[in-house]
Amino acid sequence: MKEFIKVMKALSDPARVKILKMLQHKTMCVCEIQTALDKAQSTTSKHLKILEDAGLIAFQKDGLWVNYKVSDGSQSPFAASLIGNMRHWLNDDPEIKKVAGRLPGINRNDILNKN
Amino acid sequence: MKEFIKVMKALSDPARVKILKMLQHKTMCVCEIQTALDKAQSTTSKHLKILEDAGLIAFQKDGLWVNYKVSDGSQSPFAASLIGNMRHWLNDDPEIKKVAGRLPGINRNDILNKN
DNA sequence: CCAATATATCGTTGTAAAAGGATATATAAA
DNA sequence: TTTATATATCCTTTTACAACGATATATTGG
Repeated sequence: MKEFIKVMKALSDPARVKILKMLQHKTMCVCEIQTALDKAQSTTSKHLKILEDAGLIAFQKDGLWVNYKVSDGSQSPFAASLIGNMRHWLNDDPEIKKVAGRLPGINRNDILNKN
Repeated sequence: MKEFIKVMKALSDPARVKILKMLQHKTMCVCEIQTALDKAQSTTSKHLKILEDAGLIAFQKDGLWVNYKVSDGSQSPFAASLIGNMRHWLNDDPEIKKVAGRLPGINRNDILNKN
């Protein structure tokens, strides 16, 4: 039950739903996700932890960067099923389209150069 | 997005998950659900409203009683999909088995006679 | 070692959500 | 019309969660 609740709670917040949908387009580092969401870095990091804890996403460290991607679903059958559904769900949602539209213009090097 | 979040939030609480699973066994009135959950009547009623609002359950009035049942899913494709998954999810969960085990011994007339 | 930088964690604040008691509503029976 | 009863709503309290700034951690480059 606890595992199931964790997955549902993880997908009960619009920011986290957006993160999962974005990662289904491409692997992203924290600063890219933060830029796309337009939230504070600490907020972004916490959302990522909640999604990872639920078995919905995974990460791989690469030097200073932490690259997040969609999980393979092996940690939780509930997560696996929801991940599958999310691929076709909400593709026409205005909020999702808005954030997805930003993706092509976002990459870690541009974010670097701007500061 | 809002509709999706509503469904996820509705299934983010153990009591509500139990309610949906119970209703997949049989139609129940509020007092039966309340007895099975061992929660206050007002609490039970509020949970039912949240589930109904998400399109996961529906009700039918019959005199003083209000009979709740699983929704046909027509209000929300997200709800429809989750309802389908819930039929095979959590059947082996201890909390679900405990509450499901009580079902045969619960009916509105016994609840009446006990008071 | 020191400086810079990407990310994680901590502490705080405001808001939402869960709980139950008390009350309101609606229907049935007398 | 009065009484009883099943359910919904209101009110209040406690707990959980989202947000952000500040700080800590870890890695890279000088």
